[in-house]
This record gives sequence, C-alpha cells and structure tokens, in this order.
Amino acid sequence: MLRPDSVIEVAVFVPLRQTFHYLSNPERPNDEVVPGSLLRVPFGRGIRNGIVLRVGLHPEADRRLKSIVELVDAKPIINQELMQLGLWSSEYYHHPIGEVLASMLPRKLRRIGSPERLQKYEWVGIHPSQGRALTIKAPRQASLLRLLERGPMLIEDFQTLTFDWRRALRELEKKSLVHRRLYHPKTRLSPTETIELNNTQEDAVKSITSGLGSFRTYLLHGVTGSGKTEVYMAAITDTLKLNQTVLMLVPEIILTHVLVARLKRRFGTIVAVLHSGLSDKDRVQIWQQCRDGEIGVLIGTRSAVWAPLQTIGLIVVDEEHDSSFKQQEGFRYNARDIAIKRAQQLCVPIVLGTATPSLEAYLNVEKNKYVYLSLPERTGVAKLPSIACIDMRGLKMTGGLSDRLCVALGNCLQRGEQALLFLNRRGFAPVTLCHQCGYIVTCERCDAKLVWHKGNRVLSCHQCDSQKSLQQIPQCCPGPDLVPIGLGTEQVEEVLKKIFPGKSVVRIDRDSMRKKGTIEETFSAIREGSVDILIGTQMLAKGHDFSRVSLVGIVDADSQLFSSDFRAEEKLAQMIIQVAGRAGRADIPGEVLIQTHQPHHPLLQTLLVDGYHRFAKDALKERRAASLPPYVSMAMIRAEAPNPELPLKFLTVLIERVRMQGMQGSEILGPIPAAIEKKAGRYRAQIAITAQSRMVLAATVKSFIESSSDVPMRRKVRWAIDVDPHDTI
DNA sequence: AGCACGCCGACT
DNA sequence: GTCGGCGTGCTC
Repeated sequence: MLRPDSVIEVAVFVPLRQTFHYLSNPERPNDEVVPGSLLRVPFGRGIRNGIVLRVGLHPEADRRLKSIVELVDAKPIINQELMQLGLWSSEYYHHPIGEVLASMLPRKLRRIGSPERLQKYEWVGIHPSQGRALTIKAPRQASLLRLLERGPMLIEDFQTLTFDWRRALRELEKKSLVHRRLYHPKTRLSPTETIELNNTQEDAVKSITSGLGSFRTYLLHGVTGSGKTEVYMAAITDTLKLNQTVLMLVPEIILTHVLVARLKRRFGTIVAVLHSGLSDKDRVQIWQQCRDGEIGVLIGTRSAVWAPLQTIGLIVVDEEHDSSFKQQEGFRYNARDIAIKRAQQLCVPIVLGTATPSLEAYLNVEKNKYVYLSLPERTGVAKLPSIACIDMRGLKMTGGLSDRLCVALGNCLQRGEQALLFLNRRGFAPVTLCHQCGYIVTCERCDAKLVWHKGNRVLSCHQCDSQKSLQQIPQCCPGPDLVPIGLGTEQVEEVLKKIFPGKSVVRIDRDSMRKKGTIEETFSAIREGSVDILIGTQMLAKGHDFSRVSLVGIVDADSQLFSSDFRAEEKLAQMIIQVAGRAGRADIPGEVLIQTHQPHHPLLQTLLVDGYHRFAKDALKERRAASLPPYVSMAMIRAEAPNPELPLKFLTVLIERVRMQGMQGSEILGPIPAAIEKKAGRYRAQIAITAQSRMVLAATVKSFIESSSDVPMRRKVRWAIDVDPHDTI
C-alpha cells in the first residue's frame, strides 16, 4: 500500500535509459498504485504515460518530486508475470524499459489520454435458456434477434444500425430473450473435427503432453505435409482439458485463415487471432479478453507474445525459423526467443515447429537443451517430391526459363495439374539501362537501381519505395532510350502467358496483392483449380497448402548464393525446402526444378543429395570454424545519419573508448558501412560484437552505451543496438 | 525523443 | 535591432 510520503518509480514511455520518480495524487489517496499500473505523469512541460515499476521508496530529501496526474486503470495493466518478462527483455536487448513496456501494450492503450478510459466491452447475446425467439412480432426486436442468432455482438457495433436499437434491446432484455454481459465463450471440442494421428505424431503428442506443467523446449521438425498442425491441435486439446490456455505464434503470412478456421471449428469461440490487419479497437478488445480469461487459444504474429493471456499451459511457435519473428526496428526483439523465456518463467512446455529448423534450434538439440521430435514422413499417400537442378550454363533461355523447365511445365499442365514458379524479385526487370549511353538508372536517395515496373508504368526503388515515371528520370544523354534489363516476376508472368496461351497465369507478389481482399480471392481460385500456373515471390513460399500443385520451379537460385551475410545460405536452404514443400501434396507426386548457373555449389549439392539435415550439420561446422552464431553471441551497433561521414566517425569514436576500457573476451568488428550504405537519404554503418558468453557480450554492449553518453556527435546520428541480429550486412 | 535556452549570422 | 540556425542540457 502507498504511504502518503512514499515515492513511485515510473518507467515513462520515452526512449531514455533511466526511470523517474513521483508522488501519488494527493486528491486520490485511495488509488491503488502498484507495480504494473498505467499512469499519466507530468514530464517536461507536458504529460506522458508510464508504468509503475516500484512503490514505497523513501523520498530523497534534496529533490522536490511532482505528483502523478492520474492512475488510468484500477487494475495493473501489466501483470507480475509480464512485468518480469519486460524487465528481462529490456536487459537482454539493452532497450530502454519505458519503450519496452510501452511496446508490450496495444497502441491504443499505450497512448491513452485523459478523456479516454479503459472501457469494458459489453456483449449482447441470446439468452441460453430461451425458446420463444420466433414469437416476437415487433419488427425491430425481431431483426435484432436475427442479428444475434449469428452470434453475440458488441454493444458498440449496434451503432451502425439505423433504427432505435436501444429501445428494442431494452424490450428484449425485459423478456429475458437476450442478455448483456462480459462474454464468456465456451470451449467446444467438436466431434466432427477429430484428429487422427499416425504413430510418429502420436509419439510427438505424448512427449509434449507428458511435459505439461514443466518448462521444456521441443523442436518439432516435420517435413511439409507431415501433419504438424494435428500435433499442435492434440497438444492444445490436452492443455485446454487441464483448464489452461495456449499461446500460439505464427509468422506474418497471408493465409493464417486456414489454420485459424480449423482451430475455431474444433475449439469454438475461445480461439482469437491477432494479426496485422486488425484495427486498434479490435486489438484492445482481444487484449482485454485475454486478461479477463475469455480466450483459450490465442493465435498471433510477433507482438502476440506479449498478450496478457491468463493461466498459459502451452506455447507453440509455428515456423520457428521464420525471420518475421524478429522486429527490425525500434525495440528489436525476437518473439520466438521471448516466447521461450516466457515458457521458462511460467514453467510450461514450448513447441517450436518447422520443416527447416534454424541453426540455433539444431545446436540446442545437439546440446540437449531442446527435445527433438521428428515427423519424417508426409501423412496419407503423399510422397516427398523429387528435387533436381537444371544446369543453366550455356542453355537457351526464353524469358529466363530453360527449355527443360518449359517442357516440364507443359507436361504438368497437360495432366491438368498446377505449377508454381518462384522468383524472389518483383517488378518487370531489376535494372533500367539507357541503350544509347549505358547509364543505369539509380535512386537518388538510395544506393539502389530502380526496378522497371511495367504494370503501373513506373520505375520503383525497392529500398525506399519511391516511384518515378520514365519522364521524371533526369536526362542522361541527348537521345535517351531506357530499356529493362534482367528478370522479375511481372516479366515471367508475361512470358508464361505467351508460351501457354489459354492457360490461366496468376502472379502473386506484393504488387499484385496490394488491394485487400485480392489475396483471399486469388487463393480460393487457386484451390478451386481455375488457375494453372502461379508465379510469385517469397509470399508463395510460406505454408500454403496447394493440393493440386505438382511442379515447382525455382527460376533463379543464384542471386542469393553469394551474399556477404553469414545467414544468407541458411535462409536460401530454408527457402528452397519451403518452396519445394509446395509440390506434390495429396495424391499427386511432386517435382522440383531449380535453375542455376552454379549446379556444383556445395550448398545445392548437400541440400539436394543429402537433405536439409545434412546441410544444417555442415553449416553449423562452418559457423563454428568462423566463430559465428550460434556458437558465439552477437550484437550489432547500427548508426545512421544524413551526413555520409558521421555514422562511421561516431562508431569509430565509440570503439576507441570501449577499447580503452579493455573489454576482455569479446571481438569488436568494424565500423563497416552497410551493404546498401545509403537508404532513403541516410547513410548507415555498423559495428559487430561477438563473444563466447552472453555475460561478456552484455558487458561490452553496456560499455558502448556508457561511452556514447558524452560523445557530442550522438545527437546527429540515430543509433541502435541489435542483439542477435538477423541481417549483419 | 521533445523541448527550451542560448549564442551567432542575415535580414525586415 | 529581430528572426532563426542548431549545439546543449534536461525531463522526477
């Protein structure tokens, strides 16, 4: 309890590595200000929000403290468990606590202002014990009832109705036909949605559920189509039976729908989803439902790891290897790793599922930190596809496609099956060249070539998203003649339409899917079979179930084969296996063809001859030899500024200062300019720090932070710390 | 981060 | 004489 003279320590929502102290509101002595409470406090000359860290410290005599403005909600907005997780994250990622705690809340809560309050969402539903609904004659009441028959509604959503719903609702309430309440949905284990498990699935489920109630990390390595979802569902069922909830993280993919629909069919209305398409209002609602124990299974992308779900019994991270779990700006956390920490704090099992485990996960299995569960075979009759390289050296190409691929395409279409081509380069052509003078059109704000987009007739920079028409390009010579060079998805689409007239070709990339709703339409068209050939980018690679696809072509594997980023090979291997996984599900055997000018490249050889497992083992050996993650811990210091020299200068000064302190046991590399040094008008550079131990790494990073405090340049550069970085270049 | 204060150059 | 550039310090 708050004594009148005691002090409240607050993590104010500002990017500062310090906390601030306040006194309680003298006019509201009974407010229960406890750790985790959301406050509004005077800060500078304005008012900011913040979270209470501690209460009851003794006031310092020499300092006059201000009083808080107000307590926003009577209940602490961050519970003890999440507070612990937030403190750990702030420490681990070296990110200011105020920003960490703020990013754990939905945007709307984080920015809550004076007139707003945490409102309680009231639901209206048909009274369970009523049977007289059809006898209602009053038209307004009847139409309300008809609406509610589809399911309970939020009272606010009645606002859209044009008639006087308040009176109609009051009447219905009087008759006990409907009732208002905090909605507590029921679990429903649908018997129509039974789970049939084969032996390996059964073993995996047994292993996981036997571990309920204690912390353990499981790596569920299942090839595409091996039925990981069934394993999740069985484990979720067992967890719900114990009256516990499940947190399930999924990557940012377009079609979570299929998974969610399935979970809803089986588990009923206790299933909720958090994804990027939701409004702020929806997010707050789900957040509150989690906190109030109304959600049993929460499925969500990265930020869902912070959901205030109660009595969690199991955490699942699907597609564990996926890089969308890593936040790439601001507070750069990795939701997969936070999820593991959360499971550890809660003493519950966590399942990491994937067809292509990250090297981190592999190493942890080797060290016996994770339990390895394998689903090596596809369920049902589906067989793994055959994978082969097409040696492109010297071959004739038609719009980037070899004859062999074209023949395979033709055969596939003739059998009435679908084909999928993959090219990780959107637009018509990646380079725009002046045929007269040889000038290559570049972006003014970035170190990047402009990409020719034929569809909307612009040149676009894929770094900063700026667009220019051909007329807007500064004249390079007296008679400029700009032509597209190289291959993008738009062009492959065009070529395919030419080679296979009368066949339906659909392109799937960020450009073609820009309008919302298109994605769903396109994917249902694909499933119905009205599409013959799909050409797309990365978007196509991730976990979609196209049961009629029997041929997958990787148009160009080379571009990612020689990247300076040490994770590039791992990512390429994962991509190839993931894309290959799209081929030959159901009863159609699959074929995968990879076009390359480097058919003897060790990565392709290992992957195709010996499989992903062997690739991972080899890649780990290389990482060990090169002292790279996961054998060492790594952090990056990144700096950027409009001035080309400042980031490098700033980082050089930091390194000098840190070296003077003599950090033992850590390697400091750099500063080095970023691979694409200029982006959106800002120049970028970085330092890589590696260390054998987490402790040493943390100490070195701390030393960098301290060193920065009195470097005058720091105000002109934006700089950030990235722990366990995903891209190092 | 955001904001005020303060000190120098070029303008009504 | 004032407007405004940004370097510096501070936020309980």
